[in-house]
Amino acid sequence: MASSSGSPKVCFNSTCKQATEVTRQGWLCRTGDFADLCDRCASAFKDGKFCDTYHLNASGWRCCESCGKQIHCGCIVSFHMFILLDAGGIECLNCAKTEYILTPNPTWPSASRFLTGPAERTRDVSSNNWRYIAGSGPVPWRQAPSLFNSSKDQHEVQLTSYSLGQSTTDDPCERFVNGSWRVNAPEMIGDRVQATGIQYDGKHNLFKDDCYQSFFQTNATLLSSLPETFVAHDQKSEKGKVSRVHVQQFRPPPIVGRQCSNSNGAVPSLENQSHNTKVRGETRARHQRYWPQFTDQELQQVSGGSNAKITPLFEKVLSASDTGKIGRLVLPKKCAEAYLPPISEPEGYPLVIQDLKGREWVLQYRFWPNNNSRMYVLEGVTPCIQSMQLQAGDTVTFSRLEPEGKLIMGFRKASLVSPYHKGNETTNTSVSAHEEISNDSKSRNPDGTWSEVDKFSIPTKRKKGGSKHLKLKGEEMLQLSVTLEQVQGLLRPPHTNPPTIVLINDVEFEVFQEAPTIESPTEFSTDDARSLCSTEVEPTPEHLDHMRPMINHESCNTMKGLYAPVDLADHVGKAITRHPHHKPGCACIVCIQPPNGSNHKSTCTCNVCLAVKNFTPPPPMTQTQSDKQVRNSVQNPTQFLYADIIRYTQMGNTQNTNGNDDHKTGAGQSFENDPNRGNSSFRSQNIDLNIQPEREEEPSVSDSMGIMRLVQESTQRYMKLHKLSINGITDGNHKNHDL
DNA sequence: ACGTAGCATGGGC
DNA sequence: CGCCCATGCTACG
Repeated sequence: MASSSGSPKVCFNSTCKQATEVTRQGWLCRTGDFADLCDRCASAFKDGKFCDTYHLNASGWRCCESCGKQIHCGCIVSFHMFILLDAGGIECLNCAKTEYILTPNPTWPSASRFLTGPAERTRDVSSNNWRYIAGSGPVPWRQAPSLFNSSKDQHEVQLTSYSLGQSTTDDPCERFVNGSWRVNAPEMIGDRVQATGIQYDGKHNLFKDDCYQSFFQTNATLLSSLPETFVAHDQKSEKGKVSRVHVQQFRPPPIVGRQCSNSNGAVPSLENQSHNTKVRGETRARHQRYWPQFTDQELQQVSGGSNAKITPLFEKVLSASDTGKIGRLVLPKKCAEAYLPPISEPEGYPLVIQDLKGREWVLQYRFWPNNNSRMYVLEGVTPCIQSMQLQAGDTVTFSRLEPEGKLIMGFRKASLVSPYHKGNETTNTSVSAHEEISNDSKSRNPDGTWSEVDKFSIPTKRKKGGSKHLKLKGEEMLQLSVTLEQVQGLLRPPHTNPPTIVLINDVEFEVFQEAPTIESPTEFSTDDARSLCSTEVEPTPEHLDHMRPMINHESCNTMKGLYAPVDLADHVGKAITRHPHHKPGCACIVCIQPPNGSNHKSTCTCNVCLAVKNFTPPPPMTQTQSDKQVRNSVQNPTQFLYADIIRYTQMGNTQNTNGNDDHKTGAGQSFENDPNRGNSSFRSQNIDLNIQPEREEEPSVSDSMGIMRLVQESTQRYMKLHKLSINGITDGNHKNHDL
């Protein structure tokens, strides 16, 4: 638009309109081009006096809430000079800069990231589409419902929210073409600012390819003004003609506690965060449990050690049902609505989430209608949960990797929480031992010191009456509060006689000839940590913070002390490898393993090796299987149990099957009818390993734990499926082994 | 008979 | 008192 030569033009300034042969660049218009100004107007603009000169009598002048400076809020020229405060009013950018990680007003058009050149911009950007927002100045941001303070269902609110366009049709694409998207203002979450979301449609979030293209082209400048993480996700439909597209990410929260430095290197302090905040006491406290409480170490962990920018979104302490076999993780409603793409239909859609090891999991993100509201759930989380070795009481964290916008799911083991995290643990009825953790209500201050957390921040939700469970109290409760996992955590390998190393397909197992000892718990006395750390030194919270990533992922390749023999009457005189959860009659693969101490080689015919070798992957899922099955299955092949088992046991790697941890999937093939049985080489060529190539590291401690668990579960499952019994012991004896 | 999807219930905030 | 959400319940495949 701006040019320095050619035929005379009219100054873009409507109050000037002076003809000029030489134009100079003014402000960036929403079309992506710059306003052509005469020399005088351009100078005024350059000097920051444009509005003072030409808009003095116009409406829209307001004062910065901090410095009092007059800012014109009624035109596009000064649109980037201020931000709207959540509590009302505006703040000039200079003041705002000192308090927030921010970009100028999100609707301010900066350089397009979606279009490549001016010509393209000119061609594709429809002025018609901009008339709603560009005609007379700043978009009147709607004050979005507070994430943690809205008593109204956000879904309802969305439908009544400020819309840039009008929807005239029920067709999602037409809705889209008609510009039915909206921009929400940053929103306070307690004393934080919520993500600014762009929701292109309150009802529909799936668009055809052309609509998708159109969306990004038409709204290039608007989108380009959104920082970083507006990422589209694309999934080909079955027919391959229509791509179902949804916007995968929201804009990250401008401010999040413990956020990594932004591009400016600025890290907001909590003090600053609350500067413009009205703390909403009770409501804030009520939802505070979902606030991301990342430590710096965790952020590093999430970012994979790189300098990637991480935006913590929220976290949740896992409930028993979250970690149950149903594989449904209930998401906090407000968090789901604030940080995950909107869902219009209960079925939702697959959401790609990456774990800390870089594996991507496709989880079905959906909701259930519930009491005129919604319950948001992630389905198919079982393999993911299992791979992270999570149990009730542990915490999953959701964050976003910038600039890709990937959702990252991390975790925090309850047994390893620092005092900082302890103070924010959710007590859970199913893991009552965590009560002790919760009672330590300390929290780290921004300056690194520790202080008490207000009592509202410690959720103590528990089920009481109405439950058909046994009601216990006092001592009984205390006794039951020690879970099997904790018992396992108390077990130590015997001090004498080093274990015999048993190799099963190159995976080391330690077989102890003596019973384990029970020692007092330490921070490291969990199953994860015990195996790799010297317990000589009591770790400080800081140590724990430093250790956590290592403990959880990287450091140990063996399974030292994880499974110690149990001195049970029925095993007297036999040195049998059994897990600490062992009960008489347990037929799991660990317990039935002959402790011959010799290496299990490929020719070994012991029960363990046979079971592993004869493990048959389920057949590929056919097209005729319902979408629902696919949806509820684990869609990332890396998640499959059999794949893991086979990978761990290094039996080969070939064809793909649509892996599924659904037991039924594998039920079609019987052990007896397996044509591959006994033909290990053939089998190894045809079984699906579904191994993600990037995951080639040696099994970590948790991996090793996973091996045992996988082997056990698979064996049980296999026996169950095929009505097998070992030594006359059926799988039914194993029912209570919830390892 | 069993597993699961989806809804209902009710305690807690 | 309304909403959230953990979990119970059950129809269905």
